[in-house]
Amino acid sequence: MGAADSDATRPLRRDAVRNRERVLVAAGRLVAEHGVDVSMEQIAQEAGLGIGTLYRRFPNKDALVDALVEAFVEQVVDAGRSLLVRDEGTGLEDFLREAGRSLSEQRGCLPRLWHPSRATPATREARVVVGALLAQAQEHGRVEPGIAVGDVFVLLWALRGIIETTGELAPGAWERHLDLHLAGLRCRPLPTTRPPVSLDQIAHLAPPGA
Amino acid sequence: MGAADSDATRPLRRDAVRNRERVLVAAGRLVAEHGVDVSMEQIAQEAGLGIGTLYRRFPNKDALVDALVEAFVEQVVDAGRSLLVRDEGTGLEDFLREAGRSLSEQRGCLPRLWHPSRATPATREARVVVGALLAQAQEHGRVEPGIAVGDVFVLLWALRGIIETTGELAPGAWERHLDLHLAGLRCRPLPTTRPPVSLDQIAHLAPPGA
DNA sequence: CGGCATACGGAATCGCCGTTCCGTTTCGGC
DNA sequence: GCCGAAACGGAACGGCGATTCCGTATGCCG
Repeated sequence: MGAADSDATRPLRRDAVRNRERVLVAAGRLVAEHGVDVSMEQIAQEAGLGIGTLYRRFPNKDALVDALVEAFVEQVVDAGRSLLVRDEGTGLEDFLREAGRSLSEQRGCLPRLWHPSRATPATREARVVVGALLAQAQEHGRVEPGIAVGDVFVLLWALRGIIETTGELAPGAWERHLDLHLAGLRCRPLPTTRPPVSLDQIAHLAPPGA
Repeated sequence: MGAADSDATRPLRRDAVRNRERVLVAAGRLVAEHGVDVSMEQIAQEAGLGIGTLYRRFPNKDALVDALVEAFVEQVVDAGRSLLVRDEGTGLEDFLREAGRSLSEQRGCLPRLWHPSRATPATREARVVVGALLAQAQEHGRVEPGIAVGDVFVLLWALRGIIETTGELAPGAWERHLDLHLAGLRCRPLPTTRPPVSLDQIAHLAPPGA
């Protein structure tokens, strides 16, 4: 079968690698600032490239945005992982603050952030890291045992909603909400009887309007 | 000035009134289900009318969506007002649950909900009603005195974010978040030092990407 | 240096959607 | 029932943006 290696990923030419990077940087900047509705032409211009070049690296606009989102999630997850090694019990809170800050800077990505058509590697990894951070917080008595990983994800989605709404008009709003909510997570007994979102549910978030 | 009454709103013909209502109903249904990106043609079809008729009642699509959003906000505010008269202290919590339920049903409107180009009458009224509900809750000792109207709005935006993300996959997620958060609002001393969002900031929410 | 696969640019294509226009139909007062 | 104003339907227009295509330029290997 000589065709076996026809889809093997051949190394890109040096200029192609450089340009791919330029596209991602340009798209990242524009999307963060103006949202996902920036046109491919704007991105190409920002990158100093032709439109055709964008399409040589990414089959379509969706793929480009997906790449941006994936990179963003990876960055946040990495931040969380590095907080994990300290094992101080405050890792979860620090992570949430860090994530909030990142969300604020990537406002344009937000509508796409938790709407992947299916779970990506970074999303899966996020569940693991958050679970570990939560476990540490609970061991140190900073969070009630009844709190689940799903609750932390829901909190992230809440922060996203706040940041999306307040934009730069009230940049500190999300952090006050976080402070208040963290207090709720410490309450004993657990102030709710409703079950948390399950890991499975987290994994199956569907795109809107589908 | 014979032109003085040239812009007086003349009563609509009976069929025009009926059709205007049909448009709003159809648009409401489609937007709730599929989001604001439904085309005018789809709305016209759902309403059983021609496109031209839509444009006779609403100057453009934005105006139509604005009318939907305004109606939605009014409905929620009315619900809040009716909780106010009981003066039981639980009005605020009941209002938040009611609002969450309404948000869940109007998922498609959400991206536009708190992005009016400028404050509408309903939005202004919302501030008043929420303020009164909060005051009652505080008098009854169900919410700490340090909590402000802005905190309640931020909580609503948080719920919106959760509902937008979870959709019908985890319909109860927002309510658990609310339970946990309400516990935080009761904590003494106030678990944060950050200032709440001000009324003025609430009034000046700007459209995204502007 | 030569040859070619790979990459690039950007004009042209294509489809979609908001909006406009105008001939036809319907309402409502007389 | 008759008439003019108001309303209706839906084809046609215009713009925008994603995507494609192909002639040209460039890195890479021998």
